[in-house]
Amino acid sequence: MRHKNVEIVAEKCALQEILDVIGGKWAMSIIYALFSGTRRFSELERMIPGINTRMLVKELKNLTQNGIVTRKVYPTVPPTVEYTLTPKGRKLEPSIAELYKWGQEYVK
Amino acid sequence: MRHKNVEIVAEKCALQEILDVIGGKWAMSIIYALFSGTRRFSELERMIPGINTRMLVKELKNLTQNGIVTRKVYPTVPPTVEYTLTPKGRKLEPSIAELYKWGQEYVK
DNA sequence: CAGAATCCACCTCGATACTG
DNA sequence: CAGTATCGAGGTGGATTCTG
Repeated sequence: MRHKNVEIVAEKCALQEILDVIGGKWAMSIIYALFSGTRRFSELERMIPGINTRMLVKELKNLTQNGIVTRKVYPTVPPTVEYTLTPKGRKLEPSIAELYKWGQEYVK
Repeated sequence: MRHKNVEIVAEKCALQEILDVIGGKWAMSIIYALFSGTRRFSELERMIPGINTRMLVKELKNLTQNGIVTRKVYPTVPPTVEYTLTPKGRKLEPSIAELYKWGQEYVK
């Protein structure tokens, strides 16, 4: 099973972005929550116990900049903002669902 | 596509361990490298450009403690140490392979 | 060869208070 | 409702040097 020639793995650009997207403490929770459909800011806040406003804002901004979610603002009073996964974001579903399964199988 | 009832997602224990395992800057590279089979410390160091000794040691220790890799020491001079994925570690293969594919598809 | 030991510059995250 | 602003503690990762 050992190879004599050691191939170089992990070209950094791809890895960098993957960790940018799912490496944050709350990122996977948010993406996971959005798998079930479009959500408002306050809905996400309630779906993810333990997160606080600052973290949710920050992570959503990051995910938006990375093209994972879109942010739609309705000019109502009080304001309404909805977050939805982009196609790029939805393509994360299989991997993240698998990771969740893994985590549940091996939780101590 | 909107649900009236907001389900709670992301029970924290599972997520916590997933991020513990793959959230580190070099963790995925190491696991990915070990998909191809057992590797020595120095092999891993060469397979993963940009990593340094301290980080490789630290991450391997973490992965060992999390039951992802096993560490086998041969009492030779100079020392030989081999790292291998456990069954638990190998079960990460589908998710991580998917993530890699995703990263390569969406790299800017 | 396979680490251990230091030192340090960030950076991340949490809590809290405030606003259009 | 959906954020912004501020503060501080702790953690993370990088460079480098040393050792059995």
